[in-house]
Parts: sequence; C-alpha cells; structure tokens
Amino acid sequence: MSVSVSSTDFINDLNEIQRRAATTIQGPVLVVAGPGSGKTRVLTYRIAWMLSQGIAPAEILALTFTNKAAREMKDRIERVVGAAAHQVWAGTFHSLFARILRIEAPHIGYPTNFTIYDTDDTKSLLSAIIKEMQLNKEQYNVNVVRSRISHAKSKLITPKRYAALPSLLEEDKMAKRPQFAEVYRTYMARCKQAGAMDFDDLLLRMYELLQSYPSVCQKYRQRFRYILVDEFQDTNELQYAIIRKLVHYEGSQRNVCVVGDDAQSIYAFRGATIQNILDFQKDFKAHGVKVFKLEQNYRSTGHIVEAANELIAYNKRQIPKTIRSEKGEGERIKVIQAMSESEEGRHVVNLIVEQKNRYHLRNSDFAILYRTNAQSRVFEEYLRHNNIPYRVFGGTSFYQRKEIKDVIAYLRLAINPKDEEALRRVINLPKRGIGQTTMEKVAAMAQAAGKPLWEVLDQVPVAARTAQVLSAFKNMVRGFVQKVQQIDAYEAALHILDQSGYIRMLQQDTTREGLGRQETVSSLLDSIQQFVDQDQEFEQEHTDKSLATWLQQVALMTDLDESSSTDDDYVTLMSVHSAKGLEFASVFVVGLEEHLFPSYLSRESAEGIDEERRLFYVAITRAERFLTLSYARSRYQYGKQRFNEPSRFLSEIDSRHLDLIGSAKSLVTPPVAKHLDSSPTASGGAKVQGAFYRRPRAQVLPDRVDPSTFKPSPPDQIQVGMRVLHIKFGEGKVLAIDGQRDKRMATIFFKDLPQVPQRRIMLKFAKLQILS
DNA sequence: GAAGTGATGTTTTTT
DNA sequence: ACATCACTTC
Repeated sequence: MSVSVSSTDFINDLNEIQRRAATTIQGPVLVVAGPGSGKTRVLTYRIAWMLSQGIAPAEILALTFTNKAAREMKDRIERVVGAAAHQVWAGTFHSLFARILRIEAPHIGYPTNFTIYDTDDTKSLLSAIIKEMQLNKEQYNVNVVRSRISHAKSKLITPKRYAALPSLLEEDKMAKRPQFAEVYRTYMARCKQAGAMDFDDLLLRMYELLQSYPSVCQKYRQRFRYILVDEFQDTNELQYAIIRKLVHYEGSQRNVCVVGDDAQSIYAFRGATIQNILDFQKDFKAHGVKVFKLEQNYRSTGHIVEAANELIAYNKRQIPKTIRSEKGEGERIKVIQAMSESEEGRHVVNLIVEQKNRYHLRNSDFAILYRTNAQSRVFEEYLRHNNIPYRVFGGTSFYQRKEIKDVIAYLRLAINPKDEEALRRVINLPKRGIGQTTMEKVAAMAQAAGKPLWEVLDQVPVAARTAQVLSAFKNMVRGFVQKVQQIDAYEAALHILDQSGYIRMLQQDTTREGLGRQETVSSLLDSIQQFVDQDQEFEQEHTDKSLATWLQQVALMTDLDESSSTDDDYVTLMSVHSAKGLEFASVFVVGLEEHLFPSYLSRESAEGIDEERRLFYVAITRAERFLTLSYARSRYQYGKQRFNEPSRFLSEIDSRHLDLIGSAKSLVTPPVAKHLDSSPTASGGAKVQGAFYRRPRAQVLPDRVDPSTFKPSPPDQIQVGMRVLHIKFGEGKVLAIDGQRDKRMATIFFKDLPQVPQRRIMLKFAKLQILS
C-alpha cells in the first residue's frame, strides 16, 4: 500500500549535501555525520522522501539504538507525512528483533512466549551453573564470564565454534578457567531450556533464524526492502551480519543506508567496532556505495567546535573530516578548578543559577554530564539546596528495584513457567517454607533429568509437608497461566499479586521502607494500566494488551525511556554515554580527572584512551552555547580521599578557547573555616563542607542486658501487650503474635533500636524475659 | 528456616 | 561507602 505525501517542499529545509543524502534512496549509502550536522533530520526527511516516492511505509526498516531515538524519529516523520509514520518499522535492534522472534521463535526451538533475561538474570543463572559445576568462583568470576560470553556472541561465536577455536581455549587455560567453553555451552542450553533469551540472544537467534531458515529469511528480505541504520559506528559484528543478511544477497537492490560518525564511537566495550564502517564500504563497493559527509555543524558555537576538532585530532585512526560551525565564535569554554567534589558541585550549581538569570535560560537548557553514574550525588545535593528541579537518568533504574523485579518475576512465570530465574526468585516469596535445601534438591533433579525446574517441582523426594507446599505452588502458577490468557495485562497483574500473597506480604511491612515499596509496586501497576489504556485511538497492530506483550516491552526498557509527563522543566543529570544524540544550550562536563575521565580502566591501551577521548568529544559537542568543564583536586573513592591530576584532555584543547575560573585562589586558601578542622589529613574547607551534607550514621547498639540477671521466660507465655526484655535488643513491647505453635512469631517494638525499632522474632528461639 | 554478623569485593559506560 | 555473601545463632 502506498501513501500519498502531498508536498515534497520539506526537502528544501536541507542543505545541498544533506539533500543528496536524503534523496539517494536506491543502492547502498554511507552517511558520515559529524556532531550537530542534522543527522536525525536527514534520516527523517529521507524516510519522508521515500514515502513521497511511493514506497510503502511497511517496507521500511529503521534501526536505532535507543527507544527514545526511535520514538523521536517516528514523531518527526509523523510531523512531515502524518499517520503513515506509524507503519514504518522503526525501533531498536533488540525490540524489533524481539517482535519478529515472537512470531518466528518456534523455528529455532523456542516458544513464542519466550522470556527476556536481563543482566541480573544472566548473572544469577551463571552463578548457579558455576556452583553446580563446582568451579572456583574467583577464577570464574560471573562478571568476567558474562562479558566474555557476550563478546563471543557479538562476534558470532557459538559455544560449538568456541570449543573449536584453539586460540580462545588457550586463552582460557592461561587465565585458569579451562572449563569456560563448557560453562558457555551449559548457559546457552539452560537459557533455551528455560525458554529465555538474553539481550545478545535476541540478535544471535535472529541471525540464526535468517541463516538456517531460507524461507523465513526470504520473507523478511521481501518485507524490508529499504533499511536504515542509525549510529552505525556503535553496531557490533553480529548486528552488521544481520543487516548484511537482510540486504546483501544475489539479486538484491541493496537499498541500505547507514549513518554514523567514527569519532562518536563509544561502545567498543560491548563489542561495537568502527571496522563495520570500513567493511561497509568494502562490502558494497561493487554496488556503487555512495558516501556523503556532513561536516557543517548547526549546533554549537565556534570555540566549542574548534575545541572538539583539536581534541579529536589526537586520535589515531579516523575518517578525515573537518567540522565547521556557522554560529560565530560564541563564548569561551569555562574551566572550573575545585578543591573537592563538593566544591565542584557548588561551583557548577552556582554557575547554573547565574546563567539562568543572565541569559534567561530554563532548567531544561542545562545538562550535567559525568563519566560514571555514581558522580551524580553531589550535584543532586546542591541542586536540591537551590530548589532547582532536576532529573537523574540512568543508574539504578526503576526496573532494577527489588520489589519491581519480584513482581515482574511473578508475571514472567505466568507467561512462561519454565523461566528458571523467575521461579527461583518468587518460589519462597512470601515465605512458603521452600528454602535453600529444598531448592538444591529440585535443581539436582532437574539437572539429572535435563528438564526445567518447573517440570520436576512436584516429583522431588522431600518431606510430605514440603512436597505439599511445592505442589500447591505449582498449582497456583498453573492457575495463573490459565487466567492470564483470558484477561488483559492489568487485570492479570492484580490477580497474580493478590493470589500469590505478595501484596499481603508487602502490606505487613509498615516500616517507612516498606511503605515506599508498596508505593513503587502500585506505580508499576499504574504503568501497566497505562499500557492497557494507551493508543486505543490508533487502529494499530499494537492492540495486543496481553501481559506477554507488556513484559516483552518492559524487558527492553531503560529509564531513559520513561516519559515524565508532569513538570518537564528540569536540569538533566546523566552519564556521557546516555547523552549521545542529545543537545543542550548549556552543558557541564564534570569530573575531568585522570583515572576518572579517562577512566583508570582504559589507561593501559592506546585504544582505550582513544575511546575515552571520543567519549569526551561526544560530551562537549552536546553544547549549543555554553560549555563548562570542571575537575576536583580530590574526591572520595572507595570511602577514601583520592588526589587526581587534571584530565589530559583539558590540555589537548588550545587555551585560547578556555577561560579558567574559580581556580588558583581557592587552591591556596580554602574559603571555609580552617579552624574547624585541625586534622592534617583533611585538606581545608572541602571536608568541612562535605561534612555538612553527610548523613547521620552509626547505629548505636543499646547497652547489653546483664546476662547474670537475665532469666528467659518460656516462649509460650509471651502474649501481646507484654513488656519484655531481649538479651541484645533490650526492653520492648510485644505488638503482635502470629503463626501457630513452633512457628509463632512476635512483632516487638524495641525502644532502644532507633533505626529499625520493630523486629519480627521467632518465639521458639528468642530468649525473652517477661517484665510485665 | 530465618535473622543477624562480619568479611569481602566493587564501579565505566547500556540494549 | 555500599552491597552482597558466607557464617553463626536463635
């Protein structure tokens, strides 16, 4: 079906080279797009142009890295061509392939309702495997193992291929993990058995599908006749292999357009390689690949662009290009020197206030960018102090909180009971008396039978009582599986949380944290409801409101993707990585110190430093008008104070672009009261300042009860309302007692435990003396 | 089986 | 500094 686009005037918004990049739609195209060169505009206009030429929207596949980028692209296409935009397949590699796999998975031995394992699930499964294989967990560090598996997958090395590669096996032997190949093999087998794919599997299995099933491959080749890839410099070998499968074959038109900038490649650590850009030119040479270089920068002022050019010139390998600004030279780049991280925070926030007033900027014009998420803390404190609204992106997201993962695990189980990680997570939550020992028996049996835990759950030889609990649990989940098929995601979630007793368990915890958890869960429920209600107005294929669909979507979500509907005027705090593709009037890049930025982990290799430099390049080119760089002479790391040199990147920018402030003076005379702190290790004002914000700590334990006069009373005499004495916790009042006989638990309020006065204590064991 | 205690490692970045 | 994990005690 074709869409009529009334006017193609929009194309005149583009400069000459942009226009050629947007309208050359037949054959392979490589667009090398410098920062701020209107890349997104070219991409969206290109799609709009295609539609105006009679190409059907459903024939277009546009691959991006974040959901946010995809959404923005769709929105912008919609503004040009209207509702047809919805039919373009635009999304992240992971989400689009997950969608395809949801249809095609049975070909490769997976159920259509497969689970997506996140990094935590992966790590937990790997730990279990390492334990079962009785391997040393220092030598088989889960993080190392996980990343090695991920890298293998991104290079298309399956366990089978891995085991046949002498160089890798040798490497493992040297690193004292000779069994790695076996761990890898087992891991993949267990994932498959659990009907689960991790992030890399979404790509690897997609490739497998195209590789091994010609008819399926044929289907998608015909369907996606035009393919666009954004941020091509951040694709890995596997992603490029999939693209090639879809577009590079006998008789193909090879209508593929990749857009990227080698200077902005910042994901080598997860297998991305700019080799793909070079390979692309080679692979499509015979088919007349056209290369367009966008070198005009529309975003930043002169000093910023020139500084970026000077900086990136220090990198070895790159595609030659010169970015030009058209905005005049603008303000110089400010450099803040601070004594400590807290002084850095204060200076940055003060400058934000000043710029806001002087230039009439909004909060949303500002971004504070840092190398590691842990650095956000100080800036948050000072922003809060100044009543400036802000939002922290990244870090521990909503979806990583324990209670959210618990709820999601229950929901996952209702869709796919074979999901091993979900099962382990909730089987004893609330407490059902299924402990470690029982689970070890279940795991051993499952392993012996080569079956998922779920299937052997009611066949394990355990005490009658435990067996009864296990089979009750299994029946409950069976009920969920049934139920979920008849109702929408929201109703399903309510039903499951209620029936499982999870809600009741949460409600019993009336501490402040407990109430917080209840709130978190209820906001998750809200978001499920929102999912059910949303876009009813579009007559889209997206009308599937099942729990399965919601889960698939949520598994690939990061908190970058959450839309905060209320109050959208806030200062943005995020890592440099997450800032890719964004722009702000005023940008602060903070923590410019050796060991931090560049990271100490990169210092060994030149490539490592080059990647850090590209990262810094990305950071500074986010700024439109104002750029401020800052570093602290000392900061707390690992609980200890560290002194770092200023980042080498600062000296790679010509000083004519720079303006040093807040500097030498404060280095000599710390501004804040020296007399308050006489300790020689404390370096002046910084520490005193910091202390102001430090949270009160140190839990004071009450004085021990004198053991010689302590006489425990028989447990069955303890009643609600009594005043009792506990050998460690001191005096308390019994608020409630629940459970029967041996299982009787008392909730007691201990007045001497200021942090968490309420404790639940098992009466059978606790030594309590009745006072009155 | 659960809760409390002490030791230990961890931090780069994200779909 | 913080969280996770093995270990002990109830």
